[in-house]
This record gives sequence, structure tokens and C-alpha cells, in this order.
Amino acid sequence: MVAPHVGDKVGLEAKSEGVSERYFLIGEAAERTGLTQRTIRYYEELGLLSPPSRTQGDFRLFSEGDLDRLKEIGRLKHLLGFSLAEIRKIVEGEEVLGQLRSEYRATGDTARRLALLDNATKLTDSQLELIEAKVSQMEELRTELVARRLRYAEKRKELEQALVTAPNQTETTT
Amino acid sequence: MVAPHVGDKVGLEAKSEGVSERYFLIGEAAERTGLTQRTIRYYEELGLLSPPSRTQGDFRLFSEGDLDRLKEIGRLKHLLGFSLAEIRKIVEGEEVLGQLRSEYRATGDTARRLALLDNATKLTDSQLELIEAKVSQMEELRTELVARRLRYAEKRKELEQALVTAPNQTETTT
DNA sequence: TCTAATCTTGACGTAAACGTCAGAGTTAGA
DNA sequence: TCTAACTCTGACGTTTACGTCAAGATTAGA
Repeated sequence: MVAPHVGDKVGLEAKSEGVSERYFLIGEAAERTGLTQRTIRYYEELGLLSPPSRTQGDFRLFSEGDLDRLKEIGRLKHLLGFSLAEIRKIVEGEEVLGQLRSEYRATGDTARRLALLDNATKLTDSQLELIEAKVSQMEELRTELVARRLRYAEKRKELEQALVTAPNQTETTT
Repeated sequence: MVAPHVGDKVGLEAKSEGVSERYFLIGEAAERTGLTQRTIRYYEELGLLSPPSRTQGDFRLFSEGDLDRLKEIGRLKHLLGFSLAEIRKIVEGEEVLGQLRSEYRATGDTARRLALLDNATKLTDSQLELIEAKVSQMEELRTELVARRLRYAEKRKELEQALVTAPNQTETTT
């Protein structure tokens, strides 16, 4: 409950321009992502996360980008039910995208840029396909449930009507 | 490859009215559901499946309803990423629904019927909520990807425009 | 009746995805 | 400088969700 002695705001200026970026130790990273420290280390070990920077004492320093990545992995896993193997594929895709981006910025050749852009587009499309397949299957299941609910609602109306028309259906023998 | 000696069409007439229902041994059940025999037995062991009927020699006989159930479990698991524990909850819900249905048919009391209907509706609603939560989160992710794709498309237009305006951007030194 | 294909119930093995120590080092405030 | 809070890397344990093998019983056709 007591505030950690290791400052939560790790004083590191990453950008040379003086744009200070916040870094987080693994404890706060865990809190902010909803994952455990063990899980975060495990994900790094699996290569789902590019190894974060370190202090000179070898403490991991997570950037906000790292946290975003971790949160995304969490969503892919718990929400969408992807296995870590599948997630690695997706994440590797992201990595390739990043590389494409830097090469993109590096080249002045417009034609080359176009080609890189096409690559990135294809990659994103394939990721999109993955998601859409799941979404549509889920919609299917949802539709079934909605239909069931509708049947109940109709039945309910019928019954309410019956109650008004013949309030004492149980005692018809009277 | 050779046709099994144990007939694939198990000759059992379930309904007394002569409406013959097909039953399947576990081998064909596995083929038809895409699950393995081991998995099917495991699901039964976990109580995800009401124990199927048996031959007098204790071979499992799966009805088409059983197969549907198994397929649903497969979808819930692999598509939506539910754990078997979660699936059990959902499936237990289905079971309760079934019981409600029979009690529903048994009673002539309209008020009682209304109450049962309300119960069933609530159950379905909670299942629906589960699904919808997942769907909406997936939509969110999808939206992100679509946005990215859009950015690429725009960038692409720009670049194509540039190619027309100044075709040899690389060789500006000429 | 014999037999090949199929089924049965254990029982043990395994991969994935972490949980949980242990022992040692690091950090920053008092 | 001392110390509480935090982190590090192994290393082993655990749960889930099955795979796999064994030994024996069942089934239906020849």
C-alpha cells in the first residue's frame, strides 16, 4: 500500500529533443495492463514483445508503447481467444509493418514507397480477415440467441393476452 | 479406409411413433463434429454433454442433437475462445432452459407459464450479453484496422498523384 | 463361429500458459 | 549509508485440454 521507493516516474529523457517520455517498471506495467509480472516476462520470453529497455541495474523499463502492445495482446487473448502462437503471428505482422514504416520514411523514391505501402496494406488486410472471420461467426451465434429471445417475447404477448381474455384458465372446470 | 463392420447407420427407432432417428457411434460423431474421440469423451466427463445413450454392449450412441451440441461447444471454444469452464456455465444455462421448457409444457397455469418464460428470457439475455460484449470489443479492434487501411489508401492516392506530377522524384539532381 | 474394425475404460504423457517460491541484486528516500 | 520496496533470473509446480497407449470387450459381416 505504501508508495514504492523506486519512483513511479522513472526520470529518463528518451528523445534528444527533450520530449520526455515516461517509463514504467514492471510493477506499474502490470497494474496498468491488468497482467501479472510473470505474464509480462513470459510474453517477452515468447517474443510477443520487443525486449524493453533496461536500467543499468537491469530493471525493465516499459514505454507507453510497450504498454499498449501488452494491452493489445491481452485483448487478443482473453477477449478474442487467440492463442499466444496466433498472437505471435499477428504481432510479427505488426513488427514487419514497423519496419516497412521506417524504410518508407527513409526512401525518397516514390515508386518504392508505393510498393512498401502495398505490402503494408496486404498485411493489414490479412489481419482484418482474421478478425472479420471471427466477427461474422460470432454474429451468427448472436443472431441465434436474438431469435430465441424474440420467440420468448412473442410467447409472452400471447400469454398476457390470454390472461386478459380468460383470467382463470386453471379453473376452467368451475 | 475399409467400411467399418460396425454399421454406420445404427438401427434404432427412438420415437415410438416410428419416426426413426439416426444414431452415431463415437467414430462417426468425431468425423462429423471435427472433434477427436478423446475430446468428445472428455467433454462428456466434464458434463458439457448429457451422457449419450448406449448400446447393450456400452457403445455410446450420439443423437443428432448431441452432435449439434458438440459442434456448438467447438464453436464456443475455438471461435470465441471460451474456456471449458465458461462453456459449462453456458451449457448449464441451456439445460435449465430445457427444463423450463418441459415444465412450461406441463403446466396449464398461465401465470406460472409467464414466470417460467421470464426466467428463460433472463437466461438468454445473460448469454446474449456475454456474446455482445465480445462482439463489440472485436468491432473496436476491427475499426482500428479499417482506419489503418484507410490511411494507407489515402497515402497511396497522394503518392500516385506525385508520380504523375513529378515522375522522377529520385533523380531531382538531374 | 471367427475375425477385423471399432469401441470401452483406465492410466500416464504433454504442451500451453502461467503461478509460486528462492536467493540475490537494485533503487531511492531518510 | 542503511533499508524498505522493488526487481532480477532460474527452477519447479499447476491447471487446462487434450494425446497416446494398453488390455480387453463388442459388433457385424463372411
